[in-house]
Amino acid sequence: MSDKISMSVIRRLPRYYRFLDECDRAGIVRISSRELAERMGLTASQIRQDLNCFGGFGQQGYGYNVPTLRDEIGYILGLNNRCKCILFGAGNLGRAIALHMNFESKGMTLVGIFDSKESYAGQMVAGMPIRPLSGLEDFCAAERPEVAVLCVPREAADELAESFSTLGIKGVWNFSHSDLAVRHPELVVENVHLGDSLMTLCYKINELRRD
Amino acid sequence: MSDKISMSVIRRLPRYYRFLDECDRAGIVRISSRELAERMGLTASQIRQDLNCFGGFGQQGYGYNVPTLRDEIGYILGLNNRCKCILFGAGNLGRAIALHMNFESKGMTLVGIFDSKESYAGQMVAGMPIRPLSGLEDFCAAERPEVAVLCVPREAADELAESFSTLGIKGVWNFSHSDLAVRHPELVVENVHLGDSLMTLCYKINELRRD
DNA sequence: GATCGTTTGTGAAAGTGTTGACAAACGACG
DNA sequence: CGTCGTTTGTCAACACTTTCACAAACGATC
Repeated sequence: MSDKISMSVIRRLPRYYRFLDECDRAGIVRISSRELAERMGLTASQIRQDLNCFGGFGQQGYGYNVPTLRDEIGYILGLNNRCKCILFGAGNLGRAIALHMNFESKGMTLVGIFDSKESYAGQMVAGMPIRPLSGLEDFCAAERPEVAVLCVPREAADELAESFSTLGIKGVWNFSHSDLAVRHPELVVENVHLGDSLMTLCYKINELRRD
Repeated sequence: MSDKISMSVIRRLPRYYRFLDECDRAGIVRISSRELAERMGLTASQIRQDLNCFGGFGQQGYGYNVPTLRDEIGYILGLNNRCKCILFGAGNLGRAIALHMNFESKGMTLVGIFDSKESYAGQMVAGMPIRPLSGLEDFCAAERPEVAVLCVPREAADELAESFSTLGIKGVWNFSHSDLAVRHPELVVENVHLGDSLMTLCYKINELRRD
């Protein structure tokens, strides 16, 4: 097992986790790779190959135990560990993420919200006050968050990123248009480029029209 | 050229587009694959390979003309065509998307916002009234939107998707936890699974700790 | 407790995607 | 007008991912 797991496999794990959790809530205790593949629109082979990167969770002639497998995948993803995040940018998107996203169920805990706009300071979002950037250093020294959620414009993102190594921030959930990973190879960056995603959809739709 | 372009290539196009646009705004008129590669953290070879899927936009010994290349990529993506979208779900996320996202610059036009919650009806978001689902059929018959943006819970997403073929909706920008593409192979689906993305980040951070 | 059908784990084959290498094309310069 | 340095377009090599195929393991049934 664990040589070096490829990102393609890792990126499928959350989806497996979701499907298995759904099965569990539907009362299904046992599932075969074939049936899971059918439900998920994958091949059974791929599922077995993926799971075997981490060891044999199944049983021949039987299949996989749904809650056990889900928990194993959750453990692999590290959902049991708690990882503290702070969110930058309390605009529309930032607030929506703070309110909408269930950080706890994804191995994270949102501990603070920051915005450069002075007039936001003190407003409550998701049970937390929006803090001014002036308090950032002290806050990080006390709370020691490891992840930053960036819901700010590109320029602000680039500026903030410069201070991350000093603040002890190692990972970024990046909603900004900045491609942080290029200039900060030391950071773990997960990009959510909504604009890129929408342009991709635009291509797909136009492709449909062409045929 | 145009045999069948792979998704890996298409998914890189929006990023090329962004970088080239940035270069253009910085007044750069000419760029080599080597320099672009350096800026983007890719190999020059990959960039040339990608661009040549669509024909030779460069000139040997010179490089690529920045605004021309950007416009060509924009054209390939179909950003010049206008594609009408309607958004479902005027909760935190839906409103943030409606307000935050520049649909126009991504080849799309947001023409309507719908929510099942009666109390939302009539509220204005992004210069548009939130409409009740009762008016959906008539609205689609008149406006003929092709894309649905789904910012609703899974159950609502599944239910709505059933009516899409009747309503003439061909594509979905899917923020819901539902994996629509499995049950609706006729739909063009672009998923934005924020939860999956956050779990992936969780894995990466924990991987960092392990080393 | 032997047989049958099922299903995993796995090694090898097929298929994709990425990188390397170089000839041909071009601009600049003398 | 020829030479030099640069940079594309492209083909082949390499790396990675997915699928196929089958032996070994297990539960169920008689």
